[in-house]
Amino acid sequence: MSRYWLMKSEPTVFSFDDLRARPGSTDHWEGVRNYQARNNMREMQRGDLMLFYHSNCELPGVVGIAEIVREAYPDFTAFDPASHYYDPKSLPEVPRWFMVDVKWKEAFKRTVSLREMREVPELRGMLLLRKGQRLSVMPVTKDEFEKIRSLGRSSGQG
DNA sequence: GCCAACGTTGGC
DNA sequence: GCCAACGTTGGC
Repeated sequence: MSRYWLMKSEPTVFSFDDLRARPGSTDHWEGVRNYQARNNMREMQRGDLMLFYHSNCELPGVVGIAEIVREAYPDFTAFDPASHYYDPKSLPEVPRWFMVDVKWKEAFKRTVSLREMREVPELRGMLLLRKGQRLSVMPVTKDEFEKIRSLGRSSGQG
């Protein structure tokens, strides 16, 4: 039984198009430095699907779908002093942070914006929409996933 | 750029 | 364990 997720990325740092352009349209999801987000990543299984969300940009929202193709393994950027994501408290013998590999799967016809999601009755319960919520990796229900995918596939409002 | 909301850190 | 100070997230 596969599960569904939402993962945020700032498009100026790593966009959905960037993922598509990677070899095999696959890349590792580095830099998660929040325990709850990390714990969510550790629950991911191969074949799970995720909504790719662009944050901190002109039109925050979901732009497409990717697939989890490798389950959680140590985030090696935490070991690298030259990395922006370096964390001296994460040791190779006792890694603190983890990453998964994701593969580009489907681009939406249009961005399903945060603003639009707030107006969709079926999405009222979404974790993403909770006040003050800022997790970068979170679960979504199958129904929420399907609803957002169908909005993204439609050519309706933006 | 502003700032609310949240998580982390560290003194006590 | 408390909690003030600080840093980060991310919408606007």
